[in-house]
Amino acid sequence: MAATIFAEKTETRLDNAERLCAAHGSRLTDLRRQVLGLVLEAARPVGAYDLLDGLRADKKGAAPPTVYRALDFLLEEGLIHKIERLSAFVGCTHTLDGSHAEAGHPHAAQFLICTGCGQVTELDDHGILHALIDATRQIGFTVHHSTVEAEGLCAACRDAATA
Amino acid sequence: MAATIFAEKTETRLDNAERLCAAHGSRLTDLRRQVLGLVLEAARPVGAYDLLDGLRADKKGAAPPTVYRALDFLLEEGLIHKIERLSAFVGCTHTLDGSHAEAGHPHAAQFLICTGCGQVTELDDHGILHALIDATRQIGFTVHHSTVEAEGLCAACRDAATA
DNA sequence: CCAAATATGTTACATTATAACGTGTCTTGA
DNA sequence: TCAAGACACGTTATAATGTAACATATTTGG
Ligand SMILES: [Zn+2]
Ligand SMILES: [Zn+2]
Ligand SMILES: [Zn+2]
Ligand SMILES: [Zn+2]
Repeated sequence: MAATIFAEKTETRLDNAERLCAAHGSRLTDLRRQVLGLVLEAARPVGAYDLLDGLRADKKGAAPPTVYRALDFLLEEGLIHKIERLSAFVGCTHTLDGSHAEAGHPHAAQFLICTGCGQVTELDDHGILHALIDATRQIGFTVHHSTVEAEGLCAACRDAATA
Repeated sequence: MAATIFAEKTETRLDNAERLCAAHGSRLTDLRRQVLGLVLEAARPVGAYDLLDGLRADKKGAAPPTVYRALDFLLEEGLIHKIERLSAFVGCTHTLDGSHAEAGHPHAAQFLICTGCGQVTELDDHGILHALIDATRQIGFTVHHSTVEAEGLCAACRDAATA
């Protein structure tokens, strides 16, 4: 127990996550809830070992498998995403805020990584997804999962750079 | 010296690569040529440490930085690509076979990873790229580099599965 | 040839991720 | 109620991937 209390907004999203899990028979345990909370509180993608450090504030002897297992669960549930180019994790904007229809399992998304400020924006753009599906279907390839990540500058950082 | 001799087709592609480098003032040294050869001979994406093992057939005491530096060079030249989801590398189909206009620097591409046979296909699909550019421009994000990787089944593996 | 730039060698280490096995906890049906 | 099984978590050890830092060698241009 003694789970850390997060900011109110985070707790609300955690409650949403808990409902989403319950809705299809999986459990957002205290541990998983805490790892998800740590991901959500971070303004930017968080590495597994940063999460481990965060966990250790509560649970002294926590080890890597603890956090990796929680992350695997959260990925399966579509509650977080892994940013491959950063080996780091972000909360899913779609499942946790609005009540997205596709919640409860991993979903296709696209990520914009700003190399200026480090922030990552999640897109759910049908155009990109369809272009990918179209291109692959032409050569008989069936897509099960897609990774789309763009690095560049967000609007704020670009303006700061040209000023 | 004593650089390994590769299959004739590979040597041809290596010669192409050497010309591409020379054309804009960089050098495909023996070491880089050998690493590129090892990548090209592999039917599938190769990890850095597999390449290191390959290198050691010639150069007994080779160490990780040797292969990572060669890989960095080859990536810069657009001669290979890194598949992020596999932490592995493939030769670029476009720059090494036909003489692609964009050769000599990294370029946007998309990769189809077959989870059945492990083979990776490189696409250079304008539709996907444009969909990405369009979606990002709408929110003021400027893309410098993109990673697009799809996992699924190639035509052959899908047919084998349904049979 | 000499100096600068480039490329490689070498040692040590950092970061990310998983295997394997033991322990607790919860459920559920006999 | 209570065993049996499933699930979650703890713990130890190690695998796999990637870099920092500094020394040496090779190439290039003057
Ligand atoms: Zn999402
Ligand atoms: Zn930014
Ligand atoms: Zn390419
Ligand atoms: Zn296949």
